[in-house]
Amino acid sequence: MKPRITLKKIAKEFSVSISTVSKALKGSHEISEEVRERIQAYANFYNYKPNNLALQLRNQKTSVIGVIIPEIVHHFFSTVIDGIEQYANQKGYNVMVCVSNESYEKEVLNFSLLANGSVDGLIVSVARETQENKIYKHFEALTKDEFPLVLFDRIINEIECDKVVIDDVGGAFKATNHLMDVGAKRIALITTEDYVSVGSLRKEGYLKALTTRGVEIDENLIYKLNDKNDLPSQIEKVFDVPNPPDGILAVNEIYAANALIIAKEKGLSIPEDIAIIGFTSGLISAFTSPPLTCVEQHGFLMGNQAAELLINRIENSAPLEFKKEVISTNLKIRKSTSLAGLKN
Amino acid sequence: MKPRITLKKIAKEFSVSISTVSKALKGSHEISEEVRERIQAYANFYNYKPNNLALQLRNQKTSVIGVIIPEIVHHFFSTVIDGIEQYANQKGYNVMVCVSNESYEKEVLNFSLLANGSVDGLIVSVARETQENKIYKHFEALTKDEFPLVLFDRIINEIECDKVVIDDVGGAFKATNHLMDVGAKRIALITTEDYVSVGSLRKEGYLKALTTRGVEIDENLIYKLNDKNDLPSQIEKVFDVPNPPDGILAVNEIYAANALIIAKEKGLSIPEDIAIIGFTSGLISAFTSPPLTCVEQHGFLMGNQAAELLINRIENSAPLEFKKEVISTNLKIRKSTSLAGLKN
DNA sequence: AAATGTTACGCAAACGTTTTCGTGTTTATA
DNA sequence: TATAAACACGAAAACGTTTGCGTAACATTT
Repeated sequence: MKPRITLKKIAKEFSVSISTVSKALKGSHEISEEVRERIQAYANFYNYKPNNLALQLRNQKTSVIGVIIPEIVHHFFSTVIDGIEQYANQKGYNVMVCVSNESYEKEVLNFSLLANGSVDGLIVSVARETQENKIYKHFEALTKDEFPLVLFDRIINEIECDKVVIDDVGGAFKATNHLMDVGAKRIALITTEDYVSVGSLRKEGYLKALTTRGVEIDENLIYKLNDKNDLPSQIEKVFDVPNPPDGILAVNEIYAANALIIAKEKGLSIPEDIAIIGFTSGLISAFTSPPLTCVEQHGFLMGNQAAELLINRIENSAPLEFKKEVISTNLKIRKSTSLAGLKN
Repeated sequence: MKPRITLKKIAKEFSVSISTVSKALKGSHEISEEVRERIQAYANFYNYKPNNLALQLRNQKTSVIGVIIPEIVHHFFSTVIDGIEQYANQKGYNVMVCVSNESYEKEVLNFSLLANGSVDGLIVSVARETQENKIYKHFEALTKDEFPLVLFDRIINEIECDKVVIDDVGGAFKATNHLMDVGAKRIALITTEDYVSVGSLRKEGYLKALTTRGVEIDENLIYKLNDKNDLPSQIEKVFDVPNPPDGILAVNEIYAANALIIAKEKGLSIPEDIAIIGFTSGLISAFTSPPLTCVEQHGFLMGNQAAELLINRIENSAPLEFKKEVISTNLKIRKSTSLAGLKN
């Protein structure tokens, strides 16, 4: 790559000082019209653009927001990024995305990479491994220095910073109620291990809905899946029991769609024999047969809010109170729970 | 945010020079053991980390790769990013992702933002609007200075740089042949406008397969969809004709899945009445009913290759020949084209 | 005692930019 | 004609880091 043109080189070319060139290019009236125009023409011809690194160093401001997410091949997270991008761009910021791959080590690495001058602030969704081992030193190092930080979706209660979450409890509550409304008596929950914060919150909503209506909790109806193993074989167990469920709430789209397919393979009709709802953010639910009712998560809005919180914090020198925004969910009702088709 | 600790501040604290501090922290033997250890302890206590911007400016190297894609909420593109990330990280690089949103203007903006010192090289998939208006000045400005650049998927032939593409022609060729193999006589192509490079390449493969087998081309079977309008109503036209097709090749997953659903609504059986194949990268195809046969695109591999080409170019001072890597596709055969179900 | 070597540090340049302040020259005013 | 104002530009610091070179003070060798 050819060396880029700099103020210094232009200055040498015209035998003037660097400051003269800088001022000339900014159209300063301190510089005579003749010199100004000659310098501008020259710079323009050689396509001069100020070096960003130098500017950022001088201004002590990068106008870049760092985002660290567990995965990028994930409809929900990419939707959130989209929301962040949109708000950030409009405010003159750019976005730098790094992936932790659910790994604690890589998360820490990304922290040290981004939080050392490269970005003005950080938006993070915590890696699974970090949630599991509960080591939060890298977060504490940031909050200690009041580094602008926003946590979203997978958050850590112990860390003091701005947060934005979806109403997981409420979403699961609504969904479970809806299943009962369409007649389901035995509702299975297909969820993740408890250390995944959203998983346990959704379980909470599920339990709350049941107890509110006086339905007794059956621990055997709660299935905790492990993403490292084969999903279908884990989900089959939901059906291969003496008294199988007539309703399913799955904490994500993949679980729900797999459950739907397996149920059909087992000869069950949906929603006649069993109604299914999944939390979602993707496109799968609309294309299954029947299409899946789902809890919509509004990732874009979440990204928007996270970016807004972060930029407010970056730009306000006076310390603000830490906010926790809760994004409410809504039920998108499709045929997998349609009332008309109920058997009982 | 509290001001970060710097070499200068540590130097003042110990009444030594900045260089002494720098050397002490690097464990240099030029510095006496006592001073070295005291400085290290102090720096460690205050969690000193060198400022990245300063390092990047000094070293004239950021170890960051910029990626500009048309959309991020898109399974294919996020898979490619994943592939880029994986290779780049392993080589000590980080990835900065920007989205052009299919807009020429935003693409140019991202260029000037990233290619001015912020990154060591750029991996780009061209925005639709840029492909449409064919204004490539921002690309030319880079290649003129031999700035490391890799184009992927949506490429520009006129621009001299490394490229990596899917074998779009071959994929469509295979898919069309497969449709004919399972007995389809009238195969419709659901594609995009011609200016989308992958769209026209896939069309080329489709045409080639037909002519190779001596099937006459029927232009009425080629449907060019516009993403800005309602998809279902555009796709319905495929079926609402006197002599509807018995096979469909769609250039992406969404088109294919919509076609499948609409076909079923029209009372057609799949694959008995009509066989369907889509190009894909996402998860939808596996969850439709019946599941869709598709042309797999290997986005991860594509990202890997793109990153490899770019990093080679960044690290080799001697100019290399421009390479064009072609990633071959393969057909994932599912029930939407199963041979057993053929009517004729 | 003189020459040489070693230790332990500081200086200053370099990366590229912006901006404040200073200054020499010209022009306008009294 | 002296003085003030206007003009056109340069010097230098600042952002934070690294590193080659210079050099005092002390130690070792002949």
